[in-house]
Amino acid sequence: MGRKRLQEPADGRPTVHTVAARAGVSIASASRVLNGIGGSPETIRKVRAAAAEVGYVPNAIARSLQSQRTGLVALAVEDIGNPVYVEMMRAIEAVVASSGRQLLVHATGGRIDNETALLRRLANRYVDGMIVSPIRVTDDHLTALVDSPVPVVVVGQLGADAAVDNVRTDSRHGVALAVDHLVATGRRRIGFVNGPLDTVPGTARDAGFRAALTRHDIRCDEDLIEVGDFQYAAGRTATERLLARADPDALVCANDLIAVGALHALLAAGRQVPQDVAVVGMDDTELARMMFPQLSSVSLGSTERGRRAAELLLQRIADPTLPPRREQVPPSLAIRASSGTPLPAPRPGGPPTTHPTSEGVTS
Amino acid sequence: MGRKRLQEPADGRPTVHTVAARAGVSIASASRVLNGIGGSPETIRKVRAAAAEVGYVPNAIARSLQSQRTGLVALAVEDIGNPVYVEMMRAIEAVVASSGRQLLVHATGGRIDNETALLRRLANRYVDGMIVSPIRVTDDHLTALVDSPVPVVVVGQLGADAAVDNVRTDSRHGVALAVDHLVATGRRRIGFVNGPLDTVPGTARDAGFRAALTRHDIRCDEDLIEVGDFQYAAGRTATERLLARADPDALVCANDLIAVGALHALLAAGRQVPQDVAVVGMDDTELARMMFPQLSSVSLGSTERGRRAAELLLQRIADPTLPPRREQVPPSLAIRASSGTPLPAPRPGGPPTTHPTSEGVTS
DNA sequence: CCGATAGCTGTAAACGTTTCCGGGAGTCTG
DNA sequence: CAGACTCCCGGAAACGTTTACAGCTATCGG
Repeated sequence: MGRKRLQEPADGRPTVHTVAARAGVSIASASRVLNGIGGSPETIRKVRAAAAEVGYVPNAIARSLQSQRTGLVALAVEDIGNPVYVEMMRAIEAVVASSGRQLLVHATGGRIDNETALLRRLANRYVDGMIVSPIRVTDDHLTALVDSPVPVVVVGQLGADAAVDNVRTDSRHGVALAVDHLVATGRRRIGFVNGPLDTVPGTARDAGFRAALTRHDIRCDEDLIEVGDFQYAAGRTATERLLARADPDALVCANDLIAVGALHALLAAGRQVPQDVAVVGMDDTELARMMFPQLSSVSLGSTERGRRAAELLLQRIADPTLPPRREQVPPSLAIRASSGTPLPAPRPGGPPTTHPTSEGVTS
Repeated sequence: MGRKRLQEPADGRPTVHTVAARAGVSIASASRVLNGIGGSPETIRKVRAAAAEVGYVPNAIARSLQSQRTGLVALAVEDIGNPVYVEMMRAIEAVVASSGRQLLVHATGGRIDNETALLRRLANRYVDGMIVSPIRVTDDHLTALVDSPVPVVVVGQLGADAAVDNVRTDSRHGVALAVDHLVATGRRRIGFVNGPLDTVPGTARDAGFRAALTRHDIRCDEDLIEVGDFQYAAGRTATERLLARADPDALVCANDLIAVGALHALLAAGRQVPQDVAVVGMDDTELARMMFPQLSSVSLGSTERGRRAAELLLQRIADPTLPPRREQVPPSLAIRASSGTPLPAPRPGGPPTTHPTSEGVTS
């Protein structure tokens, strides 16, 4: 009889059937050999040869359907251009890789439909689990997170009652650290360049800023508060608007990208940093150390949060019955040249200098 | 009689069987209703109700096995902390999203085994196609790319004979643009801070630099050439080493991260930029505009390359029989404050100013 | 009133893999 | 030499979906 090509898929790609037929064994034997379990030397030889001849490569989708796992983990963040997420991603990747899985990243661009769409898509078994760091959280969103078919860990603030693993920091406290430091170094006209107020971090930081001023008996001047989005360009233009109507001696910025924009606007306007205006950023990313002068910045422990989130996720994948857990990473302040305290320059890669606040918000 | 739970998977998650049983219809009808094709009003009502009650969510893996597609596309790059890849990713994402697919990103960290492992894993049907931008290319790598089960587009230089869709630029020409510009503005002691020479871009840029100097009858002083990797920190330390033994009046840097490191090292060493030393980066990322002074930079068209790569990929997914294609995007030079030519400041987001070279390498 | 047609429905076969299970052959032990 | 044990093999069932096909009912036209 002629060649048997009955098992050959239309697509032309060899399957385990192809290999088995060519080697003259059953698909069970072929599969076993290809997975390195069992098989007589002769069978192994034949199957290996057949597989090599036809260029067999296993179909991971079919394998996953059978094994109920993909070996992939996803991270969904709003903006991958923000170095804070890059740092978080690096930490997560390290943990995830140690479990033999691979990390995939998806940038949602902050479009909330995009994020829920991703959840509904990826989470439906394309990945073994996912870490999500949403900046806006709707109820719809929340339910999508809670009854995701696949384990989910959220990085960021979340309603107290949400039954999802959650790693957070206290960014209100973080802003307080910045304000305390600036007040302690003699600044009084402290401005604030924030991100959108309809985001979770935006509202938290706004509240933190106002609370901190109040605690120092400083009146909150609305002219000193400006809002953009969490990007460099917005930080720059927002600062330009602020400078056009007010004269701050310090600026707190809701993240490092904004702080870089502010720095740029200040220098372009002829203000000296830190002599005329001190600047403190937030997230303490590599970007803060890349600036000249180097930026003081409030660390929200993104590396640590990423690491913990990944660990939580792996634990939950291993045992989905665990109760929801919540972890909190305390913020700390790294003081550098941009806020003018004449400290001996800290080692570039070293641990940030922390600065305790009087308010016991957290930790 | 009692409840029928035979079809219920051990995992407890409802399948289409569960829904069908509960609605009292066949799985075919259930599937049809859930996909919105056909079904009597009564059936539709029952199935919808049953699905809602049990919280049915389809298993995407099983669906993909059947449909032979996942609706996912992957991008693999070396270092996602490099803004050039972020810009490329944004361009790709825009195109990919327009085809109703989602983009996933994987950072290989430059470990070549990691990249081939990814290929062998993801490419085995987890994604409908992938875009890879490798900085090191081995033969092993190449064969993995060529006979990937899934369409692959490579961004970057590749052997001339490789049968893979390929979008490239001419970074030798790009370096030439930088050198020409610096020479034209009176610089003669031009230094070069490069990435590793065992990478494709590293060698290309090295060759381009030497060729450009030769063309201008400038002797190539090895003391003015320094190598690190493609990161900020390495750029800074490499520049420090260079400054310790030589006295350049200009620096060409192999990418913007290195250029920022160089800028920092120069300022820390008390050199004025651009008065004492002119600096030109490469990739023309947002980072270049974020610096103060703003960095001149050679654009290698990363956005354009990303867009084209995505288009090639989509075309190939639609028709896998297409012959391998190759596209080339010409470099151009954006002149800003760091190289000292007193130009009227170009609009921040506007098109970069191009500077033609006499050498007809490309375009 | 009858045949054709349209619309639903259910059965079953795919998609490509892993794995349970039973059978057969060979080896060792008592 | 019989029985137990080990090893290898192949058939078949799973994983959860979509879909080709055929059968059924109801409607419509003549």
